[in-house]
Amino acid sequence: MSDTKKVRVRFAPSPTGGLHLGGVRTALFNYLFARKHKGDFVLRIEDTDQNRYVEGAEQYIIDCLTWCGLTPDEGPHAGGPFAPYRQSERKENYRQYAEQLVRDGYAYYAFDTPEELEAQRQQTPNFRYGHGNRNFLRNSINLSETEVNSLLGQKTPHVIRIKMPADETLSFQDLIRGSVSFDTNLVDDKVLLKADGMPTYHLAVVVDDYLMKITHAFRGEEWLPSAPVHILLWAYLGWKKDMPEWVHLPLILKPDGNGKLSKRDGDRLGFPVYAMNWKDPKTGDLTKGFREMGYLPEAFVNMLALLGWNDGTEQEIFTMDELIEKFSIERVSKAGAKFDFEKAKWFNHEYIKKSSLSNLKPAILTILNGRGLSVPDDDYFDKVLALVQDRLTFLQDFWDQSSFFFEQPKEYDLNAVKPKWTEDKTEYFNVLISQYANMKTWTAIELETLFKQLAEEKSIKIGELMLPFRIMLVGGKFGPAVFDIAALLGQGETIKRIEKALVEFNS
RNA sequence: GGCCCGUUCGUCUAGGGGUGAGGACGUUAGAUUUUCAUUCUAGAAACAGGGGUUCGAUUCCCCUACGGGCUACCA
Repeated sequence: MSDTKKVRVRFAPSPTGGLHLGGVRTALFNYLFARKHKGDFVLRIEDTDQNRYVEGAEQYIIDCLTWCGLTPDEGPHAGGPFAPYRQSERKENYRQYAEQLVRDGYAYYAFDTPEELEAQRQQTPNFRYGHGNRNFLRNSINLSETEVNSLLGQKTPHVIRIKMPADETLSFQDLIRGSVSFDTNLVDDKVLLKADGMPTYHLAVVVDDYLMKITHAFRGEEWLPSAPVHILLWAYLGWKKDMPEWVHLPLILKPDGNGKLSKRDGDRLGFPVYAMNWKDPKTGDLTKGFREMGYLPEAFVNMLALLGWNDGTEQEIFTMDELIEKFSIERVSKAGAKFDFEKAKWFNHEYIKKSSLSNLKPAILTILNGRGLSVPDDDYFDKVLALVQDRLTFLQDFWDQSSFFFEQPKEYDLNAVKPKWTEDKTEYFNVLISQYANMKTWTAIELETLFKQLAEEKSIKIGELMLPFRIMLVGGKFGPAVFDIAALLGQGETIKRIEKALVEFNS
């Protein structure tokens, strides 16, 4: 790569379903790298497989990127100088390059049907379409020119395959892995252009990376084995000097056991794998996403960035700007990382704790509305949120932590009260009600002072009164400081709850 | 099976020829919170194995083991 070239990177997902953690991380690394080097971040939709195309997946991908703050500079939604950005709309481009390769002797027509090839695979243990057997199969290397022309003339279904050279060692530099080598004898003659005229990934990625002037090609490690095909293509098409730097990212693995993290693991282990909720348009199945689970996008992005990358210090919480400033490919690790949901939760908790109310409110109100709970967006709501903010791991936890601020407890943890409940305590609370009723100002400090004075007068241990009081107001053994709760609840409501609970406790 | 990539606490990782192998999550214990969470303190916890190279290897090299990926007219 020449140093003067403007950095251009692309995120190139297939619109086949929900956007996976690993996909978002690939997009993130692309984005960070582009921003750091003042380059362009391109979204390209790789929809060359018509069988796997899923309606709505493209828009979903764009929505996910937007939620994460990874907005592409160019793409099907935004346009750009290299439009179109959907490979299906670039179909006409690819055939000419495939034909060029055939003319130059780097590729050939193959007329074998999928059934024939399947039969070959059954017969031959390690069947590989390549230099060892391409001379015995139905293709333009083997067949005479007139035969080929006649087959082509009759529009016989065919593909175009790359002709892998024999006995060569192909080496290339990967920015994460260093030098990687392959024996060309062991790589098959991959299909470049399918019978339907669509390119395979192999052709499309090379052609489009070239046409779109991509300088750094980030992708998952699962692509490493097909890299030799792509490198050869860059050379065969005469574009070698424009070939991007390769960056094969480590995979994100299952937390338990082995293998790549998949949607199923999330269902099985109870955590999201997709960035946002994804509803399969065919089956109607809904797969949970991080957003709907109550993740803050900043936390999600930070967590993803640290999965396979660090800045070499002990810092773990980064703003997007810091990530952009500090990101470097050299510090991406080589090995795959098992996804740890506990750590992912920790990131979110940290972000919620340090978030401003205004950042939290809209998302929480949306969640509450979604559950059919109407909570007014007012000063009272702000105060409740401020009181419970530190206790939320997910935005979703808000209602569990604060419902008692909005409605009376439906149930009381009587087991925590009854064993130690006595006549004098009923009396204590009756007196407390009258004293609280006479208070002119209603603050946590005054409430507490009065509460303790009375306890002393009645010679009851304060500890034996605090818990029942809490349960009167909250229903259970949890929540913020009890006098803060009472203060916020207000005079009338607090007294009402004591009265109501007293009935329950004594029944 | 073949090929490629990888391997530091349970997990994410730092480090790097001579270190008490550091941090974070989780976990354990304690303090605070007269609840719970937060917070604080302390603890347990790792260089896959074997050969080299070297005065000295967790660090460099080789082998083995293990893990992962790929092996489609899917990406």
